[in-house]
Amino acid sequence: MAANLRQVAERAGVSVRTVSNVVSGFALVAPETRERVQRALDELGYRPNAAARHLRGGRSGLIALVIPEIASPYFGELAGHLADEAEKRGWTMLVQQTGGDPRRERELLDGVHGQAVDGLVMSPWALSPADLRRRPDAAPLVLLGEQDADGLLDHVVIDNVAAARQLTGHLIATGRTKIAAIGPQPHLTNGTAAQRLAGYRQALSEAGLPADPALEVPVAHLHRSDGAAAMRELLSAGTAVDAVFCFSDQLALGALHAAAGHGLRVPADLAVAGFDDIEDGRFATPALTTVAPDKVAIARAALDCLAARLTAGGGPAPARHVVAHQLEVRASTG
Amino acid sequence: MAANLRQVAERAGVSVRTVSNVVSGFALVAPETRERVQRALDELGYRPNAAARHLRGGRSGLIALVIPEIASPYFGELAGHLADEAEKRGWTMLVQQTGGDPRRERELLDGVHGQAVDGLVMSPWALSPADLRRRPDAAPLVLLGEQDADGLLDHVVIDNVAAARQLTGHLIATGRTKIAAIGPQPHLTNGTAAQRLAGYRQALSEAGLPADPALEVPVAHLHRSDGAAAMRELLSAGTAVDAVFCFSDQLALGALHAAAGHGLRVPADLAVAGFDDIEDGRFATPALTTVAPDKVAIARAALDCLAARLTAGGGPAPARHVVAHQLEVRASTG
DNA sequence: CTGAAAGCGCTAACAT
DNA sequence: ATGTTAGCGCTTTCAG
Repeated sequence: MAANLRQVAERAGVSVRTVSNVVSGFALVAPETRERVQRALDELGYRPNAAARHLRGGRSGLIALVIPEIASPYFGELAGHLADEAEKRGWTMLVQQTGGDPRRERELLDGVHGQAVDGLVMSPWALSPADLRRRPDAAPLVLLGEQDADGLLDHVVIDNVAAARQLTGHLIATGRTKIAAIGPQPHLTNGTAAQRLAGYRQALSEAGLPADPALEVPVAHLHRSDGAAAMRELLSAGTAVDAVFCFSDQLALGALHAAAGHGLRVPADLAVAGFDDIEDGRFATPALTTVAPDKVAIARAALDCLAARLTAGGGPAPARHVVAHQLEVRASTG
Repeated sequence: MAANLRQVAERAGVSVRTVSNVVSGFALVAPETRERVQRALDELGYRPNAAARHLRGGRSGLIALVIPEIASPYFGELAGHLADEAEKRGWTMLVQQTGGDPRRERELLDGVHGQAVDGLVMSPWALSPADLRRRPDAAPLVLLGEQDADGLLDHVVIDNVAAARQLTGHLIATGRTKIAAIGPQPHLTNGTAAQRLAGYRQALSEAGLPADPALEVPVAHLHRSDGAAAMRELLSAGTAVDAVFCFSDQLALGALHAAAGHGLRVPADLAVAGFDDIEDGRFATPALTTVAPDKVAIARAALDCLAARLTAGGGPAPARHVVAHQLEVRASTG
C-alpha cells in the first residue's frame, strides 16, 4: 500500500528522477512519459513520505501553536482560525499547552517536537521578553499579545489601551461612575492586562472620575471562577459599584453569574462588560458587551509573519503587528 | 547550533554509534566514555533530528485529532485533555478541522499530513461506518462517539441512551410532562443524536407520557444559534412546553437565551437541560443541568487504544469502549 | 528530456 | 565496549 518512488519508477519503466518530477510537477516531462508515470502512481496509490521530504528539504510543513490552554474559549476560537489559515498555506498545526508554566514555556520555546516545526505561534504567559529572545531553536517565532519585546520579536496585538479606554468610555457614557476593573494581573510579565488597566484608568481620568484602588480587583487566572470570585469579593466588601469592566469575557461571565447570585439585575443595577468577544458572551443572559478583536486578522497576521520569515531573505525586521478591534455593545451594559 | 551525531562523535573522539547509544541511553557504554560524549553533546547543544528518526524508525511521535471544529467548547475541552494525555505518552497532538464536510473527512481519513502521523483520533460527522472502514492509510484510528461501526473500528463512547433516559427521567421527576427535545439530527450518520433521542423516548414511555412529534425539534448544527432558533420555533408555534432537553450544552445555552428573550423564567416557567457539561453551562444563568461525560476518561481510553494498536501484536480486536458519565443537576431544572 | 547517484541524520545489524 | 556501514524515501546535482 505504501509505495515509494522506486517502486513506481520500476512499474512505469522510468527512473526515480522522472517520477519525482511528475509528482512535484516540477521539470519538463514528455506528455506520454508523464501519463505512463501517472498511471503507475495511481495504480500503486503512491503518497509522498513526509519524513523523507522533511529530512531532505528541511521543512516539515508543521507549525506549532503554543498556548496556555486550548480549552479556553478565546484560544479555542483563535486556534480554529489559525488551523484554517494554516491549511490554506499548506501547513498542519499542532497544539502545545503550557498551562502558563514558565518551565514548560521555556521547554517548548527551546524546541517543539524535536525542532520538527517550521514555525511557532506562541502566547506566553510567564516568560519575560528577555527569556523569550534567548532560544536555541531557529524556527521562526511570532508572539500573540503584548510582550513589549523591544521590537526584537514579531508579535501580533490589538491596541489594548485604546480598546479598554473605549469600553470604559462607553460605560461612562451610559451614566456609570463607579466602575470596577476585574482582571489586573500584576504577577504576569504578559503586558496585556497592564495595558487594559492603563486604558481603563485613562478613560476615568479623561472623564474626571477618581481612580479608586478598591475598584481594581486583580485575578490569578482568567477563568470564569476567578471572575465570579472577584465579583463576590467586590460585593461582599460593600464597595459601591455600578459597572464592572472585566479584562476577559470569561471573567465577565463569572461576574455575571455571581451578580445574579447576589440578586443584582444586569444592566439595571450593574453594567457588566468583557473583552474578547467569545461566542458564550453573545448568548449570555444578558448578552455581553465586549471588545471584539478581529480574530481572523490575528490568525492571518501571525501566519503571514511566519511565512515571511521562511522566505529566502528571512523577511522584514521583526515588528509589532496591530490588528483591528471593535466595540460590541450589547444588553449587559444597557 | 544544529549539531548532528557525527559532529558530536568527532568532538568526543568516538563513533556515531557510541553517541547514539548515549543519547538513547540504550546499550552499555563505559562511564568515562559516556561522560566525555555527554560533554560534547552539551557543548554542541545537540538535539536529535525528528525527521531522521521518523524516516528511520517509522514513528513520527505525532497523533492527529480530527474534529468538526476546535472552537466548539466540547471539543476544546476534550482537545485539552487529549493534549495532556498525549504528552504523557510522548506524543505531540496536531489538530485538523473537518467542518463536518464529508470530502474533508474523507481526505483526512486517507492520510493526515502525508501519513506522517502515528494515529488518529476522529470525531466523524458525515461519513458512514462503511466509508470509515475504507481507507488506505495504515495509521491506527479511534473514533469518538457512536458510529455503530459493526465492531470493526475502535470507538470511545458514553452510554448515550442511558444518559438521555436518566436526564429525561430527572425532568419527569421534577413534575414536567411536556418535555421537548432539541437536537435530533436525522441527516447525520453519526449516531449520537439518534441515541439521545432513543433515550428520551424511552424515558417518556416508561413514565407513560406520550411521544409528541411536535416536541422533537431537529437542528442542522449544534451551535448556540441553532438552539436559540429551535427554542423560538417551539415558542412561536405555541406548543405547550414545560421543559426542554437539548442534546448539547451549546444548544441549551442558545435555548436559554431565547427563553429569556421571550420573558420566560427558567426554571419556574421552563426547565432547560443540556448535555456535555461544558464550562459555560456551569456559569450560565441559571446554571445548566447536564450530563457530564468523563472527558478525561474519554481522552485516556482513546489514547490507550492507539497505544495498544501500536504495540507489536497490533493489540486486541477493535472494540466499543464505554466511558462513565454522570447526571449534573443544577439550577436550570429547579 | 531522462538516468545515476549523493546525501539529509539517524538506528541497528554486523563486525571486532 | 565501540567502530563501520547500510539504508529509510526523497530531492537535486551532474551527466548524457
